[in-house]
Amino acid sequence: MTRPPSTRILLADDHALVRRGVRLILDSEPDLTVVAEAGDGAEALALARVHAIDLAVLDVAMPRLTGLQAARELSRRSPATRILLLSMYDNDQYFFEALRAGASGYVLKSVADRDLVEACRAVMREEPFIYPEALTALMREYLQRVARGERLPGSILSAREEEVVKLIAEGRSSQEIADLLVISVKTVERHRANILAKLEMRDRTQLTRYAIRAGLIEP
Amino acid sequence: MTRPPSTRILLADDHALVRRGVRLILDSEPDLTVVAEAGDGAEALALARVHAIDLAVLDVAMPRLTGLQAARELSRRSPATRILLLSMYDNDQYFFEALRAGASGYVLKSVADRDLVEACRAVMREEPFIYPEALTALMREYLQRVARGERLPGSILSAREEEVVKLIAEGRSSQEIADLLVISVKTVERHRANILAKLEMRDRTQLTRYAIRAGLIEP
DNA sequence: GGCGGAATCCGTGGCAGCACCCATCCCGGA
DNA sequence: TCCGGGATGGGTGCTGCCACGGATTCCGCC
Repeated sequence: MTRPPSTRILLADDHALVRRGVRLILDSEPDLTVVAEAGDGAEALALARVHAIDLAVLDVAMPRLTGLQAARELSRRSPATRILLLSMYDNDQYFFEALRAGASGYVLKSVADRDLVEACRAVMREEPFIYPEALTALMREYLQRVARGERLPGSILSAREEEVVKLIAEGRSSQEIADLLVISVKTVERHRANILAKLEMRDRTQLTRYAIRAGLIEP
Repeated sequence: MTRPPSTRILLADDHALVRRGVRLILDSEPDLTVVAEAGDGAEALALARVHAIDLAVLDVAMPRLTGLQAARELSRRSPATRILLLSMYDNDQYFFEALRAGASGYVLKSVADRDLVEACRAVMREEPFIYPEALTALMREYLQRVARGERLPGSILSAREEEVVKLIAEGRSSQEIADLLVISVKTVERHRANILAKLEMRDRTQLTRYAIRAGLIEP
């Protein structure tokens, strides 16, 4: 009998060493084949244009275009392509954002290699994959929020707010940001206040860590 | 003729997926064998105690004990063991700190898999390994500093200062830090000022990014 | 056509971050 | 022995962060 064709995978991560390792893991499975590698989100989109891709495995934090941004664009341009996001961080905020960005799965880099392979297969079977660690963490978080009567998924930042977060996390002052964006200092402060409220944070250091987790800037 | 025995490697990285990939890369070389894996610096030290290790490949940023801290301890306890530090970041500051911590090599995760293998071999031959990207960057930096008549290697933080950096980067206020360390707020501010001067930085957001790069905290 | 949300701007005010000056104590190395 | 550096504490003052109130415009959606 004929076996089903191997899943054609696009792999994107900004670290060549990690890319190579993950590729070895995936290629050792007969039903998974990495057909293209990208070092950032923009390159991933370009490669997705010229290659026939079944599945894109994208690191969340990449220069130029983050994995989340690339996922949004990719799912818009070719909805048939499945997307799996790789993340360093176990954070429900990003998990929900990943789903919103069109990803079918979200896998932590801290998990074992078997889980990644299983996630690829689950996503190709059109089953959403949730890694077990996230499942418990998400359920705990969900139950806590429901118990406190909060609306659950939490807030996402607008494009403008994301822009401001990026600049704040780069260490720019409000005045500098105002000059760069050609808006008033007060508006920058208003944005910052809204962002801090949305993310339930207190100051710029926490925003900096958020921006790094989200892949908006590099440490 | 008998071939030389394979190098016994301890591999430490907090991401199981990365660990697995790097292990595949190393194990595919006949002269390199990963005999133990650790998920953080403390576990790495414990494993180095019970295994016969020729070479430790340590990620710089790990929870509990960072790769730099583990390297310091490991080179003190068993100077014969070679140490190779893996880093996400191309930063001369960390490069020098790595050497000071007793490492024989410093490899970026952005480099190709061949370079890691070559670095392992070079280190085992007692040749210090410097990846080409760093070489040019370090030389450029070096020449700039010499041209400006500065003392070159730059400053390293004291243990106390490192402690303060960690708390600042976690988003604590000066008052909170003072309470935690049972010192005056003024002393915290004095430490912060010294740290900012040493690292040639401006504010807490940059310190936050520094702490993440150094593996003192997780994003 | 109203309604909500995003983006823009303004004022007031407190407190913290940060700069620059100062001092003391202790310890280890020249 | 003295010197230097680290850790500690203090004073003064400016600037910027951040909270709190308000406002307008525009746009898309029901």
